[in-house]
Amino acid sequence: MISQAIEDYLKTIYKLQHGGTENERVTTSVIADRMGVAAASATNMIKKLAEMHLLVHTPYQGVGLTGAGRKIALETIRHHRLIELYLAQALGYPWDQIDAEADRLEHAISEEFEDRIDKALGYPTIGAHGEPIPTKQGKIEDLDYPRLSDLETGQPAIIRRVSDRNPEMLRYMDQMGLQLGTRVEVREKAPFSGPLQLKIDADKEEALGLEVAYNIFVDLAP
Amino acid sequence: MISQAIEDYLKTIYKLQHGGTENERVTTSVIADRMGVAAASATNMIKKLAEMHLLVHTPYQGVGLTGAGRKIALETIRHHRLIELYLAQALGYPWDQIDAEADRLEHAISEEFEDRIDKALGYPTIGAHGEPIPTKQGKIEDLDYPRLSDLETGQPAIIRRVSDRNPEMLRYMDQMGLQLGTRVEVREKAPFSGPLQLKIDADKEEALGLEVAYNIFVDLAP
DNA sequence: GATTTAATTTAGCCATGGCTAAAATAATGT
DNA sequence: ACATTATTTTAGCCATGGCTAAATTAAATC
Ligand SMILES: [Mn+2]
Ligand SMILES: [Mn+2]
Ligand SMILES: [Mn+2]
Ligand SMILES: [Mn+2]
Repeated sequence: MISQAIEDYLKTIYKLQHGGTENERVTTSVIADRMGVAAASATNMIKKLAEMHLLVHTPYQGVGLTGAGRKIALETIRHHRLIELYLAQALGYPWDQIDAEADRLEHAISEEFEDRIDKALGYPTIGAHGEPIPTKQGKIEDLDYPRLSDLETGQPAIIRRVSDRNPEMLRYMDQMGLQLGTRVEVREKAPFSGPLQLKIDADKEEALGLEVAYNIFVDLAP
Repeated sequence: MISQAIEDYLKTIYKLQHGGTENERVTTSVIADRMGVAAASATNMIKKLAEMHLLVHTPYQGVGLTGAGRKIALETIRHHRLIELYLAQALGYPWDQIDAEADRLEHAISEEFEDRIDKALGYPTIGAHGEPIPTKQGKIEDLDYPRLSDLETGQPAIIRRVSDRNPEMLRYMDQMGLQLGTRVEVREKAPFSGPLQLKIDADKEEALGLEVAYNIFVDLAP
């Protein structure tokens, strides 16, 4: 009934509704783009999901998940994030490889499997890239941290979340010593969208491009 | 290219070629039956697999895997058995629940995942139900143990493999204290395909139906 | 050897989830 | 206000992997 494709669409739509800036419409083309399919394919699936009452579609305007749709999205996201954390912690995967593996496994595991890895991990609430893990009941914390690229110079901060979209970028962060919990401070911002001079962990200082800083989210440190 | 359905068919055909008595033909209806699909559906897939040179089909006679087909079958079986063992050993699954979970996961894991659980398990060669685990190169030991139902009375033996086809039967075996490594001896065989009186582990004696005994494979003990 | 039965294949259908090309609609610029 | 552009939808196609019903072929029985 609920196929892998449906789960992936609902997950993507949920993340588009919440991840982005508020009040941005989740349109056919945005969904198609994120899913890596043609716009017509997205239209088809949106129509089908609307018929299943998993979302509401206002033609030419965009979509919004219903309670039922959000439930499935959050369940899929929970699977994804628990699996990612399990791969990292129990099997020693590097953090740039877990997303791709979890994208397939999230559809294949049972509730039993979910419960067992949840227990093995000690009922975690934060995933391997710092995202909140939805509960089994479908609740999710909304942590929204400022981006490192928006941080004021001289303000110490701690890395709390990173985007997992680009594995190469994750590998680069690793190489720079940027992980969850790492203490950072912007020393200087180069003009014309230039790189920022970043103090990392009190011992080194490196230049970091804005695009990378845009994908790192921080907590202001005292 | 190689879909989940193809992997499942090839796996099933491999097991039919080897599991059963030698010289039994692997026919359309046998495949359809094991796969739980209509005979016409099996015909379709067989035709397709023959075009892909994964098997040879003699119309109305049956099929035989090619080298390429056997390779994929063994890779799928390797995934299945490593996953089963991992579920049992690392996540504490009971042995009656691992087959169903592995039947889905076997198609979703990467080579990386395979290698990591292989390592975590200490490069095992025998699966959770006693089956040999094919190597990454596609070699497999052919262990064929006699069935407990064929064992002579008075001959002590050790359980080495069980069929994993029926979860309920596995639960029943567990309840009876019948596991891999358990020492058993047939004391008496009731006539007319009746139950056998079985000594289990030197401390108890129970009546065991022939169907269950048929699904237990043993090694003769000294 | 002819006939009945069983197995297999063919024909034609369906659902899913992709695609491209064309048409319709909304948004934008002059 | 109207023309241009961008987005969205529709129409029609394809591959995959199911299904049932009918036709064909092989096997078994008389
Ligand atoms: Mn992820
Ligand atoms: Mn996915
Ligand atoms: Mn199994
Ligand atoms: Mn399977």
